[in-house]
Amino acid sequence: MHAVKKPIKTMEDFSAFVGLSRPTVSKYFNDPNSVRKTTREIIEAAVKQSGFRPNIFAVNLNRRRTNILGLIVPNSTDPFYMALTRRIEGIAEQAGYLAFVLSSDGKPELEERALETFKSMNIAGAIIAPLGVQSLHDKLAKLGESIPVIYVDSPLDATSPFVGTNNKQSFKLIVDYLTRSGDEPCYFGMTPVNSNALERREAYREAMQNLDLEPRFLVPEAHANWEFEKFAFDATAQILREGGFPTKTVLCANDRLAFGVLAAAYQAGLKVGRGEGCDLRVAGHDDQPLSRYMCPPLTTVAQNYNEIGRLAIELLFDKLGETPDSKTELPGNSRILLNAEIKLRMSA
Amino acid sequence: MHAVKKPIKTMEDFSAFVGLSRPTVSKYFNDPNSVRKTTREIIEAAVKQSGFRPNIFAVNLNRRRTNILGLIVPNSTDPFYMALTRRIEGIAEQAGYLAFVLSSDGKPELEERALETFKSMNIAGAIIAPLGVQSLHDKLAKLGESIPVIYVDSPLDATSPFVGTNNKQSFKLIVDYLTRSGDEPCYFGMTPVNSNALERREAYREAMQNLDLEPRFLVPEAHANWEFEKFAFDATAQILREGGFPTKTVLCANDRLAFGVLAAAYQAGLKVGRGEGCDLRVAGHDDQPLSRYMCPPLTTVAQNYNEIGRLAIELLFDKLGETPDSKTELPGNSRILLNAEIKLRMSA
DNA sequence: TATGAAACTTATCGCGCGTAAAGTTTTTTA
DNA sequence: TAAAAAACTTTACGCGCGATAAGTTTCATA
Repeated sequence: MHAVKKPIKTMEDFSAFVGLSRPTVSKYFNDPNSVRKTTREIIEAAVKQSGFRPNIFAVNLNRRRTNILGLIVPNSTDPFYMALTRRIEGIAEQAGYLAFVLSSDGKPELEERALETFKSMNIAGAIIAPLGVQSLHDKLAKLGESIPVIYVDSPLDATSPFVGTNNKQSFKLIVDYLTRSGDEPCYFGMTPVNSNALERREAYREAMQNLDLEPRFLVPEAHANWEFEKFAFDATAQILREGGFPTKTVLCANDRLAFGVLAAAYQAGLKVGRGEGCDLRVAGHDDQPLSRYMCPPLTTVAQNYNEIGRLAIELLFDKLGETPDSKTELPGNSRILLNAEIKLRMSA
Repeated sequence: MHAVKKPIKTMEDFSAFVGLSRPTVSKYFNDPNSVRKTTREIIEAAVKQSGFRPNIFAVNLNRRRTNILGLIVPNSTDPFYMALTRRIEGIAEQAGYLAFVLSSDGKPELEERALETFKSMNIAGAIIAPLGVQSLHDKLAKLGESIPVIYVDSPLDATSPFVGTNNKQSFKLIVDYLTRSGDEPCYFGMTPVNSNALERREAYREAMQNLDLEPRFLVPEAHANWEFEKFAFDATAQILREGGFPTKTVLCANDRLAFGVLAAAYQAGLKVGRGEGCDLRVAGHDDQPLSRYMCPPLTTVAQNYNEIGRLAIELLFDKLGETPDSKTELPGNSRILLNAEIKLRMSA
């Protein structure tokens, strides 16, 4: 007759297996440094051997604060948001948090539902890229009163904590470059999916006026719509049918629009680039992963999503009272605007 | 003195607010159809008014089966996987489940960690796009013994439930087309990130042999690596330096490779397309959202991710004992191979 | 209107863990 | 080596809800 080792399901089982009391083991899981070094090593060895992990529901049921962070992105198939998400998830996990990602998919109902889901999870804090719909402003603001909320990509309002790109700086950069290296750019705006649409438009206007140039806006009919490529492709096809762009240079509010412009120009037989025989220059904004593989490679401005993610979660931890290892000095206020970097490639 | 309405935090509070007993309210949340119609309407009105949602941790702590589904994708910035994810999330939510998405990001450690996270959540079932690393086969198989697991995109082994594209059919389709409409295609293989790499390669070989043609494989050095565009770009640049492709037609194992090939060909001054003056034809596989906006638009084979997602979760619900409204007949076995649809565009 | 079934109520337990209090052992410090 | 401090153990409670049993009301059907 051989001993049948019973499976370790609960922390009770596990503590018996380790040879320590459950409260001690519990303390370890909440903060490994709260137990003696020798104890810690014993537990860690046992964890490795048994594969035990505390039940996440039980852990979070009776906690002052859960170890769940909420993340809301406006579009789950956009590589920019997903890269940002990945970055944040990684840092959160290292700090012992679990990041729960939900997408509003451009729909206010889904954004609201995500908020409710987070409420039912009693999340410790949230990082949100908001749609910027007026109807949800109140609910988001209310959430921000009960738990720390950091906004990314586009701000909720003028006072809430925010980390994002300095559109004024980035558009000045690209407008200056385009003007210096050729003719002045006209502006292909985003569909009004969030506050960036307006902000970037104004940033372009300001950059042009600084150069004493008249801003030129292309004005395709636009409703909120995340299919940027299709929108830009269709609008460009129409523009080209109706006599073409007002200048030889098109500055797009984001790269995905530029993809659509490039495709439509190609199919119209136009050569895009800054060389001699070229008909059109096209520039974007964001530096999507695929931008460098466009034909021609897209000249754009790179948003630093690694830094946006890092600073957003650092700001969140700061408000949660976590002290990160790195003693990075956070800016005094809670509105961080990062500078963008120009990526000179072949399209403009 | 006016009445201060106390906040509704627990189901106890809520049931008092509604004027019903807690067990009845609990029954409602577990299955709205288990209570009388009038009762249901009363509760629904109260939910709407108060915004109450049961605490997700308490709900899942003491349940036979949680209402959490686990999803593992191998890459969180690939639009194909994210579109699949979105589809599955949507259906899961409608059925009252919460889909928790984790990405293995191409790393076996992360896949294993995701498995452990799911274990600690006691998930009801899982849908997994596996990396196909041998070392994890056992752990995945073991998970499959305790809860229903459906594999998508690439199968775990020959017996586990799987929903994906029929590579033999899809490659026959594209190889036949390419051969018929021009010269025979050589094959640009995927980096060996999962079993699709080998399977697609064999599907190409078989399709070529059916036509009595000699398969031609390009053999760039390849380690597992999800940066398909960069890999293909670099490899193509080298191939072009060394004399070019063996045939005028390149069939890529997936679209993202084709993006890299297109970019490298463009930068080498080659004209891609099926017209008279063209130097090269390029075709892909998958039909990524951006494929139609390439220059030229990419000829490819469309994976039906909507159907893959729908069938995967239907299969999962079936094993969970859920009876979906649609009385769709599921195939007798648990290995579903979907046919792909050819997308004729300008690149080949 | 009677009669059983269906739907409700009340009462109670326990899921697995965090947390606190009080007592005991081990380690540090003087 | 003694005293103080730190780390542990034991005991107990409760988080919010699912689940069940036993009793009560409401409903459907004849």
